[in-house]
Amino acid sequence: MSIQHAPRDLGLVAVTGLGACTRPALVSEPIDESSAAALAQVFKALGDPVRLRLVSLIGARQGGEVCVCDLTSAFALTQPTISHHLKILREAGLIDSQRRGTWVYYRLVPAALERMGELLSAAAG
Amino acid sequence: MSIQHAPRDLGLVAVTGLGACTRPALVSEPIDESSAAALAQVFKALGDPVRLRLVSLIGARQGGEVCVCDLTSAFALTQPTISHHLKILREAGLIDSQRRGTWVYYRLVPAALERMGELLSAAAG
DNA sequence: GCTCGTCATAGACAGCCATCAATACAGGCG
DNA sequence: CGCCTGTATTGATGGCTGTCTATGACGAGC
Repeated sequence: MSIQHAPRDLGLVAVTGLGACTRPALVSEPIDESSAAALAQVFKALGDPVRLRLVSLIGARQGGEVCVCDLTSAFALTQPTISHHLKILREAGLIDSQRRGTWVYYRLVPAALERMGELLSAAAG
Repeated sequence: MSIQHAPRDLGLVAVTGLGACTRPALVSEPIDESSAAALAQVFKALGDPVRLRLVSLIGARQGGEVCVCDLTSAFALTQPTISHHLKILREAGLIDSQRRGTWVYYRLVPAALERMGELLSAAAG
């Protein structure tokens, strides 16, 4: 996963790890409570303007990697607050991090975003 | 990687695809605060297990319409609580309602779901 | 060793939110 | 009209959450 955080990303991996036909489709049939809770965690992570802008800043960056110092400087918030938001996104499986020397670099997890996107598109269809 | 951490191009990453699509793309360029707030409202609406199950129940229903009484009976929650969640989903533009006689019927707004789905899929690359 | 810079964590606190009970509103039916 | 049923709104409350300050952990370099 990332630096030395405990391996506890249940959100997406648990569900995506299943067979291709058992993915919760949100509207093909009513989802159960545990699936709803797992999916809600990811949407909740996206449900904050700061975190959305963080995702946007990371994804827009050429190379797909941004170090925390650049992210912090893009907001009128303290560094611990940004770190807190990054942790929530990371625990939702939407981003992950890698330390190189002094700096920590974050990047998106495309599979997670793609999966949520497909979920909504399928619900629309 | 340069020796010192220089203020790299934080805002210039954009403007590459000046195609016809002018919607906030989340990743083609960093989104501004107002777009982030608007999008966050929708994701926040989806970021609750009860509301996700409500969307699922409505979308899974044959005909695409569900009356509130059926939704209420699907949860161990009081009717005002369900009504509260429906209001949040409605204000996010994800569902809308129609009164027919005594009952109120809710249905999904596919365009809204599709738009959020495309947003995430595009961000996935 | 020590110090500095970068990032994460802990603790505190204010504001928000999910939930409930009580109440109000709206429509059908006597 | 009055009564009943189905929904929405109000007000209260406990828990969650976004933010801060203070501090700790890690790496680089003197």
